[in-house]
Amino acid sequence: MQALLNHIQKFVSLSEEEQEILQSYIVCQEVNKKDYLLRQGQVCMANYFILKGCFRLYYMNDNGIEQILHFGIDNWWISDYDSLEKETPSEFFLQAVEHARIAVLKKSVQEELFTKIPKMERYFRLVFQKAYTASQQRIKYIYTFSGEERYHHFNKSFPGFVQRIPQYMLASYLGFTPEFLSKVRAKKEK
Amino acid sequence: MQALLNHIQKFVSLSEEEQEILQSYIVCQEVNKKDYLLRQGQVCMANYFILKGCFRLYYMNDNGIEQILHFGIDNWWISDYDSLEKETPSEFFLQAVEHARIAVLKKSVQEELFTKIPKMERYFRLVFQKAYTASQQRIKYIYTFSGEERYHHFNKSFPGFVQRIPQYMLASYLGFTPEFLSKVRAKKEK
DNA sequence: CGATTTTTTGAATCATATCAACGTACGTGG
DNA sequence: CCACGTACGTTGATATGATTCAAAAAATCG
Repeated sequence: MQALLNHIQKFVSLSEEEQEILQSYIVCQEVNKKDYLLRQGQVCMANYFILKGCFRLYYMNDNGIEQILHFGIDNWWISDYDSLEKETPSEFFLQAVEHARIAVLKKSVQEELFTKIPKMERYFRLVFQKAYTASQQRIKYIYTFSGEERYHHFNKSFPGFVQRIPQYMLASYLGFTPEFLSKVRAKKEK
Repeated sequence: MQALLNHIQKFVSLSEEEQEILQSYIVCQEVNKKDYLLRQGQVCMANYFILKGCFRLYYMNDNGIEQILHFGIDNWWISDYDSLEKETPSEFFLQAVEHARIAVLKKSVQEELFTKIPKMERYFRLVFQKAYTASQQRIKYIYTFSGEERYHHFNKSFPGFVQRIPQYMLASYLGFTPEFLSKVRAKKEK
């Protein structure tokens, strides 16, 4: 919970009172490895802040293969914002890759929170702005670099993260096959 | 200008008075084909709403090739939000693909506008939320479909748009070479 | 420990890139 | 309004990065 307050205060400042109001709208929760916060076909009901742990957002492509759109780690919000906003069935799965702790902001109380603390609207504006630019950067990397280069770049950008997840998930996130990643790593050894 | 007010009112409602305040913060402007709103190395100074026309946001990759990250058309905001937020030099070019009319929200007055009309914070939260989900969808298409499929999908999604831009720009946006696009189109004829 | 999941390896194959040459269109100055 | 030059589009031959499939090896889990 403190991690969330710290994160918010990086963008806007909250009074003691506001912090307490905020806490009354947020529920913290443990999530076991492989548990789902959302499954394809369900309507997404909340926005999740990852206090600790790692999640993956993925979908099934037409060949029945799991395709990971992105990971969420400590101090990131994660959700299917399209399903959340429009209250339509999601195309995605949102699953814990490792045991995690999250703060849950339910859709049903979100508007009330914004009314009581309008600053939160600003906070989320900045969060989405950042998420959007990160997503654009990602497209840039996909178009600019080869698979091999993307792997090395990812390793440099998130040192140690590779050890937290199975290789086939990283391959999926980077947009190539597990076999290809295996060959890239074999090459590196030499 | 009216197009912008209409767009805003799709997300939040503004009183007559607020509309007038807003208009005092916005400058409308004509932009000629091939003119730049932003060049690589410059600090981005404003957020632009496209009233009419088409822009492209692109960068130079390491081989000196223009890589288009995305297009902006009527009723979209476009800018380099990373440069705008952090006031750092941009890596991107933002250029009019056809003659355009835009509404300019300068960075220097943006905060004052948000103070006077806090609803605008909410408006932009929703705009960025939408932009973020669109960007995620784009990554999904890139990973799921082949180049050929992406071309056909784009054509279906934005009928008529293909005619507005040179083919090499579309190829760049879709992430392959102009030669490849030419071959895909030749195949379709049969 | 055995059972399942994940990773590795190699060979064949496929989608797309690259390069070079040629054809077409288009806008700019005379 | 025509002619020219430059920008854009096409085509074919060859090259390459990445996939597919199958099978074996290694790691992980109950």
